[in-house]
Amino acid sequence: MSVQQENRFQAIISHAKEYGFVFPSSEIYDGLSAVYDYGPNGSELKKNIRDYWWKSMTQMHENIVGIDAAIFMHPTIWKASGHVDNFSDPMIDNKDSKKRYRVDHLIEAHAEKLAMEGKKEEEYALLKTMDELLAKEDYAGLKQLIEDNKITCSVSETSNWTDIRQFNLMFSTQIGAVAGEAETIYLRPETAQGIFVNFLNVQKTARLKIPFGIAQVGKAFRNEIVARQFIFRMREFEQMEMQFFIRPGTQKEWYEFWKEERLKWHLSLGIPKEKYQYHPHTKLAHYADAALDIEYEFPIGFKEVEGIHSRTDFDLSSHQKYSGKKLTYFDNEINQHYVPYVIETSIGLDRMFLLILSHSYDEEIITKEDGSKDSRVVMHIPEKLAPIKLAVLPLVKKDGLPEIARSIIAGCKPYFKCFYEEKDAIGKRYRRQDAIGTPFCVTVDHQTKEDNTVTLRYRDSMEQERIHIDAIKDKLLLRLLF
RNA sequence: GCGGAAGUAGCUCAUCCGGUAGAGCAUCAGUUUCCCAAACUGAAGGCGGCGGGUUCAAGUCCCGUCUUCCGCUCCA
Repeated sequence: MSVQQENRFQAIISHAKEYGFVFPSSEIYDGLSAVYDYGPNGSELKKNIRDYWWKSMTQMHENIVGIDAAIFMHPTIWKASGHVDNFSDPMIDNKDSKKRYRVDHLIEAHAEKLAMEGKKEEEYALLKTMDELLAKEDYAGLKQLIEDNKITCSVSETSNWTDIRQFNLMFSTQIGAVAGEAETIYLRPETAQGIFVNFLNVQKTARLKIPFGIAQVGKAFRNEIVARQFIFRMREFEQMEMQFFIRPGTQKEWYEFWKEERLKWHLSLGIPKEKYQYHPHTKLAHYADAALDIEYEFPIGFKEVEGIHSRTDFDLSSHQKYSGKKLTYFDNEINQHYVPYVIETSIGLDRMFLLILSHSYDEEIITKEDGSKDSRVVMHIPEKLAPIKLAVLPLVKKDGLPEIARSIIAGCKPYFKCFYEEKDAIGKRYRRQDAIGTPFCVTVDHQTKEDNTVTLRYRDSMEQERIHIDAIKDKLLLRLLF
């Protein structure tokens, strides 16, 4: 990351705090690592992003419906999804190189080396022992196995290892009021499973025919090893997911469809195409037969903001197996029962929020009428998403101008978020609205009293036009329309 | 978790060789002001991250601890 980019990222973080977008969690207690709170402007912006996504999914697609599943779910769900087995990895550190390894990766790498040397029996024996020890969660035994095989770190080439420690992706808690009788359950690490386990409930009650989608927005929790980079990687975060259920064999075309469709959604906000790129996965997760990330060029480089995954029938089949309940769909067109395939679109709401901040934040140098230079900090937030849509400002706080301004607010606030301010000079008030991304300001002056017209000032161009008071609401609504 | 850097007002930062903490911007109240951070008056805001040590005296030196940032390790 260049110094310039780093400074820009720092400036965005400071700005986010100063103007009530994002605060560090528990700040008066020194903060809580990788957890953040959204302030007044932040919660509005976040809600607007969420609404825009929700509408684009459930309102603009006739065959997509929404649900709101609980964060708590039956613990067996995480066995079926693979999270219990795949994401609770024992880790070990080399004391000399300070490198950290997943124990299974370390041993598997050694086994591969044995195979290359033609020692097939030793390879099998090693892997078999490892699997047994992993199943028993015998960490002392695993460490012994590493030492007995003289497995070394590829960097330091020593076998000076720490003890093995467990890394758990999922947060656990207890359900049930009586200690002892309580059962361990997990805070969901993804929202998708709430959709899968409700697949038949939703399909039947909403009378949906394949292909159809189920959308959901909600919190998820992951115990990341390294959680950092502001709100980009948090331990508690919000996902906007849509699982699209399709006939087996059609996954390739639907994967392509959603890949295009989702990028269009991003571009519909007016964010430049060249800031985006697709990043196909070469190493696929245990449930996918194709996957890619939609990456955005943040100030910290190109990073994933959204994932498109072809999840096959892995999840539904797995839940069918673990629950013993049939999760098939009868397809009238081909007269067949089958377990549907799934294409997932999954976007991080917090990452999208950071994307909007990164896209919007701008320190402009402007030339004033007298030729002198001036600067302004302006957030070019897409108009639809701005926390406040309209600021109404009496030019002076007397002569009845505030009263007119108040009446404009009264007429507009049922339709979009408005803000009234009479303090300070008009230029200062404009700049304050620029700093939080308010796209429109209306100023009431003495002429207003004569002909009921006001000045409408645009955030991005700083241009002004004179319009009639009665035209304000409709003019803005037209621009703010979905 | 390891290595490096840093924690002083809401933000950005000063405070020289240890001597009871300051600026700009922002905020609040008021005066003035007819369109782009105007001016003036006043106010509020700090246990110098926290704990300990050295010293007559610590924001400043030492130790610990917490937090943040950068790099590495992991990442569905």
